[in-house]
This record gives sequence, structure tokens and C-alpha cells, in this order.
Amino acid sequence: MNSEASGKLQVRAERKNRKRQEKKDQIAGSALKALQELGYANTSLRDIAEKSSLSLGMLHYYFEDRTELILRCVSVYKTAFTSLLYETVNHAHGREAVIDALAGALATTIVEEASTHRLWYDLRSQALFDSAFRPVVEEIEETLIDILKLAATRADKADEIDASLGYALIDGVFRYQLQNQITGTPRDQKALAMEMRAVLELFL
Amino acid sequence: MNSEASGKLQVRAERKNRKRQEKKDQIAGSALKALQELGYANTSLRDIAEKSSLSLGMLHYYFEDRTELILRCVSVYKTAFTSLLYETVNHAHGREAVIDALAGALATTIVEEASTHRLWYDLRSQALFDSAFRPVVEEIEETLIDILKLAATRADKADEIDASLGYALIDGVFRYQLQNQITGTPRDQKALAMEMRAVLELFL
DNA sequence: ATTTTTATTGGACAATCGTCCAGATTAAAT
DNA sequence: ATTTAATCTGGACGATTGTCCAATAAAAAT
Repeated sequence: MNSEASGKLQVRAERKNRKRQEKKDQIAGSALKALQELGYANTSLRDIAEKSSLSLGMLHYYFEDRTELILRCVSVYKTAFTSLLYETVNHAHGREAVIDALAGALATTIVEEASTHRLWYDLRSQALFDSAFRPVVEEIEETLIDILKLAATRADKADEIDASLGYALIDGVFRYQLQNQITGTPRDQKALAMEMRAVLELFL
Repeated sequence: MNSEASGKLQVRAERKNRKRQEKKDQIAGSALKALQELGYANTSLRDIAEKSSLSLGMLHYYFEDRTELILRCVSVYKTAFTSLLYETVNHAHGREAVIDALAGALATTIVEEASTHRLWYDLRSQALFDSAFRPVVEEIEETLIDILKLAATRADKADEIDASLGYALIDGVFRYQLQNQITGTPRDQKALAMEMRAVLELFL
């Protein structure tokens, strides 16, 4: 009798919690847009509220403070980007195909989602000062490094690669391409992919 | 008669201006310390004033606004770092020596001036959002790329290298090393230099 | 149908921000 | 020595910030 009742309560509580988490993600998704546009340092909660048609109180109702909201935003971003990369790599067979697919995906996302990545670099820099940002940054980078390991496997790479170093190299070029795309002369997807391919061939 | 007088006035004005510029640099140098510690987003003018024993009014007397002060800080940082790198490269002879010298200098600065570089990456990210930061960022990166070209020359590299790409690769590793140094497990100068050497050998 | 819980609003709150200035102090010029 | 200009102080100013809450609306449970 008690077990039934508490079971019901538990299901209810879980459903409620799940709903709340979904709402949080939805809000974070909206907030992401404001952050992408203005950057961490220049985005107030009021900016976020306005740009996503939410009341200021709402934000506080779902999120403890500004930091928690922003961290959730990064998390939402992460899930979208890394799972895309994972699928891309996982569906390619053989060295050439893996390199092509990865280079292509990276180039495409620079062209189409530049402002998202801009925010990523902004928040990653924040993590150098504010330890609250470090766990999520570390988690994302570990995922990216894992994807690189997977890429090596699917590229039939015989010996182990230093995936961390590889990540650092790719990231350097990726960020530089992004910066040129935003602040310099934008290039088309093909040109970006070609350059990225050259880098990937260094160690894949 | 007029030419003498106006000449004197000109000399005077120049001396005054130079003095003011020196004072500005001195203030920027002090401000740098606060920025290094707290980062762009979390450093107020009051933080800067307190940490460098300056009055709030002083900052405004010498600098139009917050942005001008911070830009000057980056400029001060730049002069110190790039000229060190330049001297390092310029005094090395032959491929091995150039690579060793450059790798060593980069590794040393990561250990000894981590918080300065941390600020650099912070402000460079800012430039992705705020165009006011772009000229100074661009200038610094061009200088670094030039240093890389010089390195290629002094390493007796026959064919031209893609210095921009080289910069992107080195920067990726340098940043990653810095991040690990600050947020992860710090390594000694030797270990950092070894890793950096491997990267430099890729294209020097 | 009624009660209880959850969701949402709009605004108040104190703290902090960048900016600015009146006046004191010091240095330079005459 | 006197005047003029430059330097510096401390605090005031309005705007903006993150946080929080009383009141209302909506939803869920009884």
C-alpha cells in the first residue's frame, strides 16, 4: 500500500522534474541567442529576457543565478555540436572519407554557426578566470578529443595518435578560421575545408 | 622671430605629450595587474584603481573611457612579449637552434607569465564581439606571424612557409598548454618545451 | 468543485557600474 | 613673485546590474 503510493509519487516527481529540465533547456536555448550576439561580458539578464521574450523573474525562477543559466547554455550548445561531429565521423569509412567528412563538417559549421563558436571561445576564456566554467569546458574538450580518437580508428590509423595534441592543433586552425570569418575576409566552405583537410592529414 | 617662438612651443608641446604618454603607459602597466587577475568581464575601473593605488578620477583624466585604458594595457603587453620573441629568434642561428630557442622561450613564458597570456586570450575573444579591440589584436597577430617568418629565414628554410597557418597551429598548442597550466596539472618548462619543439618541427 | 501546487509577471531593492566635475594641489611659465 | 597650466582627489550622478519577492494566473490534484 505504501509502496504503491510512494511509487506513484515518485513517478509524478520524476515527470515534474523532467518537465522542468526541458523548460530549462528551452530557456537556455533562447538565452543562447542573446549570448551569441553580445558575448559573455556584455550580456545582462535583461538582454536575455528581452531577446527571448521572457520575464526577468522567469529566469530567476528556473535558474539560481546568472552563472547557472550561462552554463546551461554552453551545455545545450555542446550537445548539438559534438553529437553532430560524432555522427559525421562515425558514418565515414576509411582514411580519405574520414578526413573529408570531418574537414567538411568543420568548415560548414564555421560558415553557418560562426556566432555560436564565437561564444564558445568567449566562455572557454572565461574558464581561465572563473573556475565555475571549468567543468563544462573540460567535459566538452574531452568529448572532442574522444571524437578525434574515434576518427583515428575509423581512418584505420594503425598506431595510437596523441589526440590531445591533435585537438590543440585543429582547434588552433579552427579558431583562426573563425576569427578571419568574423573579423576579416570571409571565405567559402570549400576553401575552409581544403585548409582543414591539410591539417587533418598531418596526424590522421 | 616667429619661427623661433613657435619652435620652442613645439618642443614644449612634444615634451609634454611624451610625458603624458609615459604616464599613460605607467598607468596601463599598473592596470594590467588587475586585469590579469580578474579578466576583462570582471574588472571594474574601481578594481583597477584600488589594485594600483590610483584614484578613480586619475584613470578618467588620462583615458577617455574604459575601453581606451584596456586597449592600452594590451598594447603594453604586446610590446613586452613580441619584442622578447623577436630577440630570441633573431639571435639563433640554424634550424635546430631556432627551434630550440623558440620552443624554450614559449615554454618559459607559459610558466612565468601565465596570467598575462590568459588575459590576452580573454581580450582576443572580446575582439570577436567588440570591433574596438580588433585593430590591436590584428596588429599583435601580424607581428607574431612576422616573427614566424623570421624564424623560417633564420632556420635556413628553403621554401616559403605558410606563416599564418603556422601561427594558428602554434597558437592552438600554446593556448592548450596554458590552459592546462592554469586549470589542470602544471608541467615544468622542459616538458612544455619538448612538446612545443615537436610542433615547430612540423613546418620549420 | 475546491484546494493545492506550479508557473509567471512586473517591479522593488541595494549594489555596482562608467562617467564626470568642482575644487585642491602641484608644477611650469612669465 | 605671480600667473597660468597641468595634475590629482574625492565624491556625486544617473544608469545598469543581479537578485529577489509579493501578487496573479494557470495547472494539477483531491
